[in-house]
Amino acid sequence: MPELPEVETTRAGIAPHILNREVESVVVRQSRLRWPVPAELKAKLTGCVIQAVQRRGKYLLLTTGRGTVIIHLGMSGSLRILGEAEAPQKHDHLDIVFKGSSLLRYTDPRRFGCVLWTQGDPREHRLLSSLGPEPLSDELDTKYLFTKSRRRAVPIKSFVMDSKIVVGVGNIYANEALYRAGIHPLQPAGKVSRLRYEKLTAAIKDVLTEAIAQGGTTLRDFVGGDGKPGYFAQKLDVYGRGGQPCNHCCGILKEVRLAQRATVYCARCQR
DNA sequence: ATGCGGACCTGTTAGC
DNA sequence: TGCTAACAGGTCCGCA
Repeated sequence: MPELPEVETTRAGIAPHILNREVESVVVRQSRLRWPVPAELKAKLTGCVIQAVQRRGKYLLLTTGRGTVIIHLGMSGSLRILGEAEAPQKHDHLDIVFKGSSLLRYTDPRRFGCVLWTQGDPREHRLLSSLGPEPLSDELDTKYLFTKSRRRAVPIKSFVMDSKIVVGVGNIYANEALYRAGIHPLQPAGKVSRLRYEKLTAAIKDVLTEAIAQGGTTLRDFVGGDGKPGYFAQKLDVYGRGGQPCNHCCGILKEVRLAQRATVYCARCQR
């Protein structure tokens, strides 16, 4: 479910409620997520104060004086703040309960996400250590993408979705960014010109920035940390619009399957 | 090093 | 109306 804007929306939504709060207890109802919730999490985290709520790619990092909680929402995960414990539903796998009885609840029907604990620098954790730059940072620029793409035969859509190249560009925004940049998603990454990488770089930054401003893209029942849905879905040009007319040329948008992911584009506007 | 396909899960929707 | 199959926002891992 969540792409970077959703994760950022979640981060911003939960941060004010948990910053500088002390963990009173941790309740794990289902430890079998993508990776098991570590048995030591409860003992390590209890008594800690949340000192920072950060994001790296689509990973959320809750920093304490003793270590860091690493959370990924996978395809269907979400986090909510509750004022007090409510009866947990079927997929409410974990609660971090704070002094004063408010809590952070992790929900994830498909269990593709994870909740992990690491000591030391989380950036050196195996899941984070080889991630590419943040798309909204200056590290992601035309030169970087162009250089990295040389001699790469993979379709450019797969290339920009590769977290080793750049983090946070998931299926929805890859489709949207390529459309805005006028680049055909199946184009081999290494064959795309520098000028077109310039357009793509700008498109990635624009689409993500706009989506964050809108509170993410609501699909099905995603809600941010404050429980409010995002509104970006209405602004999508191609994702979920296969067979419908292109917003620029009115040609029919094509939909194909690339690496098992829905890929939508306009054959006239994207070359 | 690169690229590909499978794997992890459940819920919803499309199609017969 | 009911059953089944396909598909869904991610991404890691192992193999060629």
